[in-house]
Amino acid sequence: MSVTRRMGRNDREKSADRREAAGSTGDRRALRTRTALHRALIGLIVERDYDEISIADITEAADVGRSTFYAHFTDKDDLLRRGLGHLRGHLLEARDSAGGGEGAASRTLWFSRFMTEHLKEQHQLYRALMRGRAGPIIIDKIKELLSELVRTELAARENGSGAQAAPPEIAVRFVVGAYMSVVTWWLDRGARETPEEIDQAFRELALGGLGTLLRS
Amino acid sequence: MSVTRRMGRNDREKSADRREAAGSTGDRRALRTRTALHRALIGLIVERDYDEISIADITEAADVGRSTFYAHFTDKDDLLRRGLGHLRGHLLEARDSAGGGEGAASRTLWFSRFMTEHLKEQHQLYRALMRGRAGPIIIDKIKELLSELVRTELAARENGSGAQAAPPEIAVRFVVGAYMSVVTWWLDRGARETPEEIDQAFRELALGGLGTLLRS
Amino acid sequence: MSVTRRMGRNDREKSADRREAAGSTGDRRALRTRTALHRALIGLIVERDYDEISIADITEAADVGRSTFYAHFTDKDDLLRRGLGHLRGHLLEARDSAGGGEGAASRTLWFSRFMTEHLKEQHQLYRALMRGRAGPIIIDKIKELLSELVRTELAARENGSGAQAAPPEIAVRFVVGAYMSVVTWWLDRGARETPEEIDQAFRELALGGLGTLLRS
Amino acid sequence: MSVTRRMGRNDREKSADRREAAGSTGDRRALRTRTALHRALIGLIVERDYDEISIADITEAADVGRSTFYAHFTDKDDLLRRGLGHLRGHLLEARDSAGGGEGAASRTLWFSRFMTEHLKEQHQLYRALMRGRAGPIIIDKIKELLSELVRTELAARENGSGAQAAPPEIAVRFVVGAYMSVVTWWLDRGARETPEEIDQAFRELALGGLGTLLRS
DNA sequence: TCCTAAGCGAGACGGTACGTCTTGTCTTCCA
DNA sequence: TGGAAGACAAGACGTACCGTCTCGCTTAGGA
Repeated sequence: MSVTRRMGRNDREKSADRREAAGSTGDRRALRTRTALHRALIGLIVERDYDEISIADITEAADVGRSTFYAHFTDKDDLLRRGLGHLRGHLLEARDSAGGGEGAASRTLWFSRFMTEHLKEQHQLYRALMRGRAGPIIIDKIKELLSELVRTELAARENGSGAQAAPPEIAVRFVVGAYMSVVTWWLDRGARETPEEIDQAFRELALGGLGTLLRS
Repeated sequence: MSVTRRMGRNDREKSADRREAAGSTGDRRALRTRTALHRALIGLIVERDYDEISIADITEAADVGRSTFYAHFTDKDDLLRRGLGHLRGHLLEARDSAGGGEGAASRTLWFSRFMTEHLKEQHQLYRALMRGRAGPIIIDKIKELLSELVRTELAARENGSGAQAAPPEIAVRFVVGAYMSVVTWWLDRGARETPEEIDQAFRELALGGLGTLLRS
Repeated sequence: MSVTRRMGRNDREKSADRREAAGSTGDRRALRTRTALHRALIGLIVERDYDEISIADITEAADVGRSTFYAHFTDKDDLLRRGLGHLRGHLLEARDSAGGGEGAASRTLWFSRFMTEHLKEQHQLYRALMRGRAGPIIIDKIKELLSELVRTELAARENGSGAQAAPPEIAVRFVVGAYMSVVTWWLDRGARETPEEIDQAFRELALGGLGTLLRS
Repeated sequence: MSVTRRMGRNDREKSADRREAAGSTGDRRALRTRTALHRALIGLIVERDYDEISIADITEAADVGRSTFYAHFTDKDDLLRRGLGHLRGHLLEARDSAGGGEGAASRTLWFSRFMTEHLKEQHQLYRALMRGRAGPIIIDKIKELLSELVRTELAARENGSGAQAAPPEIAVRFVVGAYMSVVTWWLDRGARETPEEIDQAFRELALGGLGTLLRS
């Protein structure tokens, strides 16, 4: 339909390559520019909805020429997603700094504890990020990261008890989906409960199921 | 300079009213037009991504003037969401027609069974709908419908067994989030498993938790 | 509902400024674009009525994006009027190149001669320009230019002969209105008379009045 | 270009005929409707510019259905022009009621006197009418009416004095153009002078020419 | 030290979608 | 049967944004 929008697959690849190359060589200046753009974006997302933000808004906030934007990123989504690369670092850091007392990291579904606390600390930020059209992108990213943790954990803990009804990936999906559903609800309502309450409720349901809640 | 007069706040309100009124009164012609637009939209969503579809595309597919679109809907999202009103009907119908054998509807988390089967039957359609930017809107709608069912069921089955750790809404969020997470994964991969397998795995995890899967 | 944000009064001012500034600074490219648009417009006016010409028609003919149009002009009228800036140049040039023989420019109402000849030469063009809704705009512009000439001339020639019944501006208006009325009639009928005939008839009436034509 | 706008000549004729027929049969109701529309239009013209008035505005002001408009007139211009039919009546009436003292109607260019007075009386109305895009239409109509008077008068008064430089139509055009030019200027500035002053200045220039104003 | 290449700001431009407005037609329903 | 009501197709309008491009400026890093 749109001529502008729809580059052939190949053309897009090529320019992505160029951009990627620029990304890896990484002059000091280029790096500064990219960082400024990332910062500008999250700054703006906090105060208004993701898709009410134009690229011009971002470049203006970053004090950068609009054409410069296109020298580094293909897209607003591209900018967002690449900025999310740091997320993994933040999360692992949160995990490590959250020195759990007794047994800590050995607890099942350990991620729930430090993640919930992390979300609480930054809840203004995360609430903004998850609002609007940016939400799905960010939630997907977080899901991806958590899935990795859960997958590893489940693989490690798997008991050899024989007949395993479901493929493990279902359990991973189940757990992560349930967790995100609970915490987005929690954040949306203003994070009224403490992280501990959320963590505990989640873990109870995840480990013990609904069974105990129900009659007969 | 410009002859065009922008509408004041009040005028704008009024025409929104008219739109709404038109929506409810529903002349024969108007209804036909709206239906054509809904159909056109889902037709297009199947074949290409939601936000690569312009309003002109929709009206052209529906064989309707572009301005007519704006006489009925404010937005592409509006069109989508209002079209989703029918969803509830479809789902309830699916529930009722899925006459379960023994005890059927009395089974816990009964929704999982007929919903999964319904998704399987229409999986081409649902996969398309959940892809792209339309996904969140549709998933939210489905979550909303399922939450209603689950909330009712949990309220009915709640055992009086005393200390209830979490507010019931958490359990609702948990279950529905877990379910949608599992089935979107399933559909995305092409719905390789049978609905029964998915249903069983989900119900097992939901009712019994991960506990049994794990060592110690 | 609508994401689009209408500009406030101030922003609007600013972009008008930018337009104006662009108009005066005149990059090479911008100038080329503007010229192309002017040319396209008069090209189209010749072949069809002014207000059956859409802006899209103009930009297409000028091989220019429609939005580019709005970067330079606010309006179709704006384009036309600003294009008419050149008119003054053309007219003065016509005046100078029309080297009148004896005494030439010292003749009273000298403008009538070279103007009429100029109209005759370009009569196809002027006839088209004066037709339809563009007419008044163009005629007003020409009147303005001629008024200037006449005003100067009358001021210079004014005899001090005492009691002057009418403000001189009435005389200016009278002369210019009469002239334009005569020549538009002449052009509309296909410019059948020679410019000399028209010039002479006009000058006779203007200088001597109807008196001599009439009985008693 | 536009399919809607550009009916073939024949189609337009046909529907004009139908409309015309309706016009001549002239039911009582139909006549009332037409009158209401005329009134509504001039009412609106007084308060805002002709082409900022939409047909919907007119029909609303006339308390008439929009489709009814098209049953009587093809166009906004059509409505205006046909409403101007009354103008002739008004003018002749103004002429007759202006019983001039001595010699009255036998004075040369008699129209100037009563017309100028008439304009003065209704100058708010005429100023509004002549503003904007409606101006040319109305001015043309008035010119047409005045031309008729002048043409008759000149034919009657023509002295047989032989060599007549210009075709009489030029004189008609000259006089009427000059007159309208003077009075539009006068009205535009707020009709500051008395009608007598304007009349006298005009008649002096028209009958005696500029000659006497100028040196040598 | 120069100078040459890259990063960059500025902004013109083509393209396209948007949401609004108006026009003229047509159909239905009412008095 | 004439008119009111209003749905509709068509399409222009002015705005916003996008992605591309070209032009110079500046600012290193290498000759």
